[in-house]
Amino acid sequence: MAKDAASSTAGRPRLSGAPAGSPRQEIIREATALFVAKGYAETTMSEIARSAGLRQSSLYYWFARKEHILQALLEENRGSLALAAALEVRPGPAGARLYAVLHADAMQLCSAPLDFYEFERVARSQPQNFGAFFDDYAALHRLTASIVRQGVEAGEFQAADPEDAATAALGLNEGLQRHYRQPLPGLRSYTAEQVSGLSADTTLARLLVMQADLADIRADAAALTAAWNPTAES
Amino acid sequence: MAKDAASSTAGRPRLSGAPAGSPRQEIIREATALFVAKGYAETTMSEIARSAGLRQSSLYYWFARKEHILQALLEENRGSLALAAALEVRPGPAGARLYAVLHADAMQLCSAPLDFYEFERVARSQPQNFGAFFDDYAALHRLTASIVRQGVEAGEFQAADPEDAATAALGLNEGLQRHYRQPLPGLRSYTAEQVSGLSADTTLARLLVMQADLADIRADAAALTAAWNPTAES
DNA sequence: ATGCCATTTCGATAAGTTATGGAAAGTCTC
DNA sequence: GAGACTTTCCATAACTTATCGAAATGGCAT
Repeated sequence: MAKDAASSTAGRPRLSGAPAGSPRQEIIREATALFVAKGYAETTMSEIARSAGLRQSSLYYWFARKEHILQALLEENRGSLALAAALEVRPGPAGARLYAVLHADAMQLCSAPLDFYEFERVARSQPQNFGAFFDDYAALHRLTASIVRQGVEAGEFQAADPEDAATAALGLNEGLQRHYRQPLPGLRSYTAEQVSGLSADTTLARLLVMQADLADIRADAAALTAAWNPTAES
Repeated sequence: MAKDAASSTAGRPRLSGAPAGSPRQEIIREATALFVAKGYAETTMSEIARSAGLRQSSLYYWFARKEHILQALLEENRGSLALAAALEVRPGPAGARLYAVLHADAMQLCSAPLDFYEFERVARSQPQNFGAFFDDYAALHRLTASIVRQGVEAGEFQAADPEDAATAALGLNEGLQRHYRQPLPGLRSYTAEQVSGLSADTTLARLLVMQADLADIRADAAALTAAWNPTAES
């Protein structure tokens, strides 16, 4: 039951050559590529097996269900939550901190291997395995609302319900990541950076008392993110 | 090849009683109920057949593919586009017109039998059958952007790129309908009316030069919608 | 009446999906 | 070498969408 040896030589050999590295990581790598290309539901276990160099049924030795591959994939992607936690308690204007959090979250949604809604769909069907997904989302929402509240209380933001504002801000991120991932025919298509900027700009423009501050806030947010990023693990 | 008789008596009789009305409509009705309850992907043709009172394979006489049921379902739901077309050319302040369009679109997304993203997913896999879906979306986007442009040119809205603003506004609608449909654990849950208000409020708050006008705009938008609604077919 | 045709349904079945169980084929330890 | 452990394979169950041809009815022309 070890199941994570780097390149163990034990066990029945594969018909098609030995695995390059850790079979588990290899499977996740190949599955991710396929998910990105075709989406989760449209990718079959047979295809993943073929890409990873083993038989379909052998996959079930490493992942008892297809959802478990997605789960493993999700656990490698936790970024914007840590930034939000760091910025929520940081002193200084709320505007730049909120902008940084929203922008980072949107960037992460865009660059994640899977559509947010595909994650959510699977998470909802496997609540016992994906509790962390919902916990993370609730935490991000709480931190976002907290920053909004700080801004309102400081008079920096207009009067607004912090929870509603956070819901709208995150909902906008989610709605717009879709437009980045799957541009609708007939509409302008966006880069991840453009989508993230549009989303954060829109939310801040709605909240700020002094609209003219937006340009400065963008720069400050970039500085905050940059200052935090290099020491991502500490 | 008629295939839409009200309650035709021809053909081999069913094992379980005769159909109540038009078989096609009956199938759509039962399928809709199942889609609402379980989602499109999780509903099988066998279940639809059982609900509609015929065998699984008989379904394929009325709908050659599962997607065609969804397509038929979609064609019965076209509301907010007509309102947008009517309001785009109407004189008067842009704020109330934009609010009315966004609110009506959000309400429609919330009350539609299926999640917007499920529609989109299927539409993307069957572009030849769902061209109307993308056409409608592009039209709604164009009309929304046009109203925004009118507001900007009249000095009623802040300077903003109309296309970006429309993308953000519709993206927010889509992101928030999800929160109505599938409330995330740990977060406040919303009614359709609350979600629609939150979305339209947010977009207008971001665009308006005079924030204080928002309350009046809400009332004016409701009046516009009410004035237009009773004559929905003319 | 009788025969023929269009309409609608059914049963059988193909091809593909996720998932399970047991046998097989190696390495590792003693 | 014997036995245990690990990993892979094959066979197959149960379920999915979709196709095909046969069967069962009503209506229409003769």
